[in-house]
Amino acid sequence: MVRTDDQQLHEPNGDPPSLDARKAAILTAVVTEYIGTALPIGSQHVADLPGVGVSSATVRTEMAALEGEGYLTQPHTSAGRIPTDKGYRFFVDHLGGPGPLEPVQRQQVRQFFDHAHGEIEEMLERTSGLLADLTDCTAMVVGPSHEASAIRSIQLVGLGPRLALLVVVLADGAVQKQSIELPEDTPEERLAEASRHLAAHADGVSLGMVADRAPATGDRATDALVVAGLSALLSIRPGDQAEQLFVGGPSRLATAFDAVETVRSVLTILEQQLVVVSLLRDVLDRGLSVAIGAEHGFEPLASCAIVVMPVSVEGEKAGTIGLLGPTRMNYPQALAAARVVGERLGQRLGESGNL
Amino acid sequence: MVRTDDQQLHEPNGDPPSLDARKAAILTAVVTEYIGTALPIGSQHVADLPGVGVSSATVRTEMAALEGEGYLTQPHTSAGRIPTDKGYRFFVDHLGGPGPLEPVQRQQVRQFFDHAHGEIEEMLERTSGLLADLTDCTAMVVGPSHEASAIRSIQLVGLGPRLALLVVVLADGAVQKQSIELPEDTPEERLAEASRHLAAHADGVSLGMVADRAPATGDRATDALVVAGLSALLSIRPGDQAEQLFVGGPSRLATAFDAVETVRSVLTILEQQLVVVSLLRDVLDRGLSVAIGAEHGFEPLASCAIVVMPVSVEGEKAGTIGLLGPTRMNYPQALAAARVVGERLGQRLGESGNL
DNA sequence: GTCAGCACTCGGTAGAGTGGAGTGCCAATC
DNA sequence: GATTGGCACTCCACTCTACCGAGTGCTGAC
Repeated sequence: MVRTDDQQLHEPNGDPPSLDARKAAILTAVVTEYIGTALPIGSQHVADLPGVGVSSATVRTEMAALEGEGYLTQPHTSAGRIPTDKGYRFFVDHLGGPGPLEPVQRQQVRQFFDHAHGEIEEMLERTSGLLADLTDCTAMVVGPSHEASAIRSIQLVGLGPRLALLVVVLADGAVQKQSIELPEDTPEERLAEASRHLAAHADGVSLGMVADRAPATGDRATDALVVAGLSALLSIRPGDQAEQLFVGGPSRLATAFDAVETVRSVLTILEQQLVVVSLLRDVLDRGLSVAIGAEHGFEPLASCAIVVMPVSVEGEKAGTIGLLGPTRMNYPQALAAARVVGERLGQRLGESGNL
Repeated sequence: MVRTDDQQLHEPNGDPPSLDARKAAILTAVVTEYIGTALPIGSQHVADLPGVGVSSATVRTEMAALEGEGYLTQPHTSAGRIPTDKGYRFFVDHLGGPGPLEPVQRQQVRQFFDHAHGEIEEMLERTSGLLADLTDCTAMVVGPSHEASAIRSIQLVGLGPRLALLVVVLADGAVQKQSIELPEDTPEERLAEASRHLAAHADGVSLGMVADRAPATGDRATDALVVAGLSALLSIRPGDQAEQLFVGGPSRLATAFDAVETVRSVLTILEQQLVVVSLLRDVLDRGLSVAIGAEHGFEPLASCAIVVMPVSVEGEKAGTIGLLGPTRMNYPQALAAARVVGERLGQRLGESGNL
C-alpha cells in the first residue's frame, strides 16, 4: 500500500497513485467500458479498443498488476475485470476536471434557465428534475441557507380571532412564516403596531443576527405581541434545517440498481432530508467533488457514488448540487452536468436573489 | 358476467357480487391470508383457519367456483389461489367501512398531532411520513386548494434595484409569492403606494375571484406597477397546480414489489405531481375510496391499489389523503389509518387555518 | 351436501453435463 | 527485455433431468 508520491492530485486520497501511461490507459479503458456496459471487461475487449496498441496477452499482464495494486477486481476467476472504488477514484482524479456537455444537453440547460422564472423553490425543484434528466442519476439540490440573508420585510397578519402569521421576507427572495397564537380579540391595530416594532427592530438585519430582545414599546399588550413575534422569528432558523432539499428523479435509482433491496435502502436514505444535506456538506468540507463507494463513510450508500458541486452567487456559497448514482455512474457526464447547471443556477440566483 | 342484483353496495362496481356466506368467508380468508403472506393460499390452509368449519375438499369446490366467477385465480395449476382485483373489491366492499386503529397506532397519531405546530406545509409533509409509517404504504397528501381562500395581506417588497417580490398571505395561512421585474430605480415609496392599491383592490377577496383590472391611481408609474403586481397575482393560481402534493415513504414501494421494474415505473408516476393529484381527484370524483388494480384506469399502476380519503374542515373540502400500495395491501389498516389521520388533520387545519 | 382418498399436475430445487469467455503461464519472437 | 501467440485451466451460465411436494380435481362413500 505504501507507494512513492510522484504525482500531484487535485483530490488527494491518502494513497497517491503512480501508474505508467499504459496502465493508466488500460484502467481508464476498463472504467469507461464498464460504465457503459455494466459487464466485466476482458483483456481481448480492451486490446480491441483504439488507443491501446498492445495484444490481449499484454493487457492481461497489466490487468493482473492493476488488480494486485487494488485498482481492479474480478467477480470470479475467468471473468473480466471491474473497477474497484480505488480504480474509479484514479479515473476521476485523472479526468482533468469536468469536460464539456453534449451540445444537445447544453441546449437543454440553456432553454431551461431561459424559461425559469418566478418562485425560487419551484425553480430549485425543477432544477433537480433537469439534473436527473441530464445525468440519469438521482439529483439533489440544496437551497441557499437563509441564515445570512437580510430581512426585508416583517409583518404580522391576523388569520383568525386567536391566530396570526408572522411573515418574513428575506433579501434573497425567500419567505418564511410561523404561526402565532394570540390572546382573544387582539385588535388589528395592535398587530400592525407590533409589526412596526418588529420591523424597526429586525429590518435589514440578517436572519441569523436578530437580537432576541427588542426595546419596549410603551404598551404592555403590544410588548407581549412583539415578544411572541420575536420568538417566532427566532424559531424560524432551527440550525441545520434551514436548508431545503429537493430530490429529483428518485426513480433513476431503480434503473441503476437491479437489487430491489439496494433501491429500498437508498430510497430510505433519501427520505431523511437532514442526513442527505449533512452528507453533502460533509463531502464538500473534505474538499471532494466526488465521493465514491466507502469514501463518504456512510455505510448504507457503499454501492453509490456522489458528485457534489457548490453553487455560488458572486463568490458566496448559495447552495449545493448533488448527484447520486451507482459507483459505475458516468462521472464525466455527471461532473459536466453538475458544473454547467451549478454555474447557471448561481447566475440565476444572482439575478433574482441578491444575497 | 351478468348476474342478479340481490345486494346493496356502498361502492357499486357495475357487477354486484352475490356470494353465499360460506363463499364469502372463504374469499375473505384467502384475501386476508394472502395480504399477510403474499403466498398463494391452498385449500388446506383455509380449512385450518378458525371460522371455516368445512374440510379442505369442500373448500376446494368452493374455491373452484370462486375462480370460475372471477374472484380468485391460480398462478399455475397445482398452486394455491390468489385474489383477483374483483376478489379484493368484494373484500373491501364487505369490510363494513374502515375499522378501528391499533391502540399503539392511535397513540402515535395522537402524539403526532399534539406536537404538530407551525408551518402548514411542513405539517403536511410530516403527515405523509406518519401515514407511510402507519400503513407501510407510500402516502400522498394533497394540500388545500387556495382558490377559495381570502387574501389577508398583499405586499410588494423590494429585493434589488430591478426586482420586487409580491407576497400574498391567505386566510388559510398559506403564503404565495411571485417575483416581479421593476423598471430601473423604482423608489421604495412607489412600491409601498402600489402595495396599498393592490391591497385595497384585493384584500378580503378570494384568490380565485380577484378582478384582473384595478382602478387607476392617478400616477402612471404606480399604475404600471399595480398592473404588474396584478398580473403576478393572477399567475399565482395556474389552474391545477394550485394544490401541493407531499409524498411520504416512497421507499415502501421497494418493499411492496420485488420486481425492480415495477418499482421504477411506479416511482416515475409519483414524480409527476400533476398526474398524481388528478388521479386522486378522479378516484374521489367517482365516489370511490379504494381503487384496485385497473379500476382507476391508469395502466402503469395496474398492480397497485389506491386508498383515498378527503380531508375536510367544517364540511369544506380542504385536501386529500392518499395511500398507494400493491393490490395486496392491508386494506383494513390502510382505511383505518387514512380515516383517523384525515379526521385529525381536518381538525388541525380547522384550528389553525380558518378557511 | 360433505368428505376422505387418490391420481395427476406442475413449480422449485438439486445435480450432472456442456459451452464459452476469460485467465495465467510459457515459450517463441522481435 | 518487452511483447505476443498458444494452450491448458477455471468457473460461470445455461440446459437437461429427475424428483419432491404442495395443491388440485374427481370420485365414490356416508
